[in-house]
Amino acid sequence: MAHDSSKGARAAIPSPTVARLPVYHRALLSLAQNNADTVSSIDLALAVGVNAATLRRDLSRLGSIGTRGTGYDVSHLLARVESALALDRTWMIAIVGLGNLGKALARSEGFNSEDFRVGALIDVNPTIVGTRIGGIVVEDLDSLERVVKSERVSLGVITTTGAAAQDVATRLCHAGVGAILNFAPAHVSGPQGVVIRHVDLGSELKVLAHYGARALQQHPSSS
Amino acid sequence: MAHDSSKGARAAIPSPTVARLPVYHRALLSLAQNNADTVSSIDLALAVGVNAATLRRDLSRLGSIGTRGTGYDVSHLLARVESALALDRTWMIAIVGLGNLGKALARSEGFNSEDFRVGALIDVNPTIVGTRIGGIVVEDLDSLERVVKSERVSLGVITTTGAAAQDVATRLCHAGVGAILNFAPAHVSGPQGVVIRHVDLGSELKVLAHYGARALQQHPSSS
DNA sequence: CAGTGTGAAAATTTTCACAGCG
DNA sequence: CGCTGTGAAAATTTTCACACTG
Repeated sequence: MAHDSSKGARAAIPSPTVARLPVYHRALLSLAQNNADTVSSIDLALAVGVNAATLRRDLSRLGSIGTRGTGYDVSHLLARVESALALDRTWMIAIVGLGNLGKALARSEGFNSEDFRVGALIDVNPTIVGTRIGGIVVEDLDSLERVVKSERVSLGVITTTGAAAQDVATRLCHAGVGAILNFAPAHVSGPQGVVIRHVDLGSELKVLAHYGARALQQHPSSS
Repeated sequence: MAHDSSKGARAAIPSPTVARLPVYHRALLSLAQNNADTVSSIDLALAVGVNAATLRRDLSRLGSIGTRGTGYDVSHLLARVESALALDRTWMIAIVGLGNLGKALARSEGFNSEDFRVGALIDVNPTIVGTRIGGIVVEDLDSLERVVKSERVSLGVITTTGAAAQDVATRLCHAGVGAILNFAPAHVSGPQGVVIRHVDLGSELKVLAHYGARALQQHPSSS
């Protein structure tokens, strides 16, 4: 993980903290819906499966404002977390590669919410280009830059094969996206400045196998 | 992350290392296909985007056997990595929740390979129960334990709503799975011994927004 | 007095740098 | 000589524990 420039900006938030913020966000939304006014670090930590001290340290990075003796004001904290996650705008997303996963994401709630919206779908397969998925027309690869610009896309999602991934990433960066989520089974890199995150479901399964083997070694299934 | 029992077993592999093993695995497969006999830590590290010292340290945990002056024997190393990931058997998977994502995973290559195979599909929706996805009949929730046992499933994948996730996790653990991959937007826990990993695509998007905002702040898109 | 914010300690992970082997 | 394996240092992250505040 080498993306903490910490050059001009004010103190970057450590990446483990950034990774936990969405989890806090979710829990806070749920609390807000239950009309909770305040939460203590202990209760919130318990709900999300994190140590309370870690939670407090994380929140203090947001210039947090809890109340000693009481806890955190739910709606105030929610606002702070949303601000840290930059959820004060709607992010336009381009999905490149419309296989099983790409299609599923394009239709998913998370990608069609208040915070995120699919603005472009790209594929190389002529059979798919021109069709609509979730109301958006699939464009071909050469239209990538044009569509990214016209739809003001700033986040790219790669769900292509591993072989195509680097080329797509390069095009997305060139077109001006600010960050990329890569689901393709390949390491891709981009110019310094664009953050690229990797989520490889195949790898996740293999990690699971490693731990599963250890677990089953101790509790051999009763069959 | 609190799952390093390190009680009876021989030295557990640190979780950051476990998370990188699948990435090395992928790169090694590709090298093997290109008929490469050996790789140096530097070349392999470059290919996967990791520091060479980190890579060497990771491999040394596998009781690694590189050759000084030459590098690592590709096929030997591949075998070691596969052994550490427990890929010497076919893992049966149960997918619970067949919405967009669940269906996509059920049909994906990664879940229908030599290492992993879908053995059970479960959903609560009566419209879906009884249909086939990728040749497997979808069963209802009450059949979970029975099917997990009869199909010798040892890994569970949760792709339900957040609200249903904990109940499903509990049932999976009770049925005897060794590890769970949770895609539902909720924190779930299980008995000590079962490793539960969380992959939340919604959270990933929010993390991306955070970094995207920082990137765009410095390179405001030219439109 | 309940509960935050944070020094300081502990634990973990990464990285350097080099001895030593093939 | 080139490259691994690893002591030791550095960097990062987590956790404890408590002073302090509303």
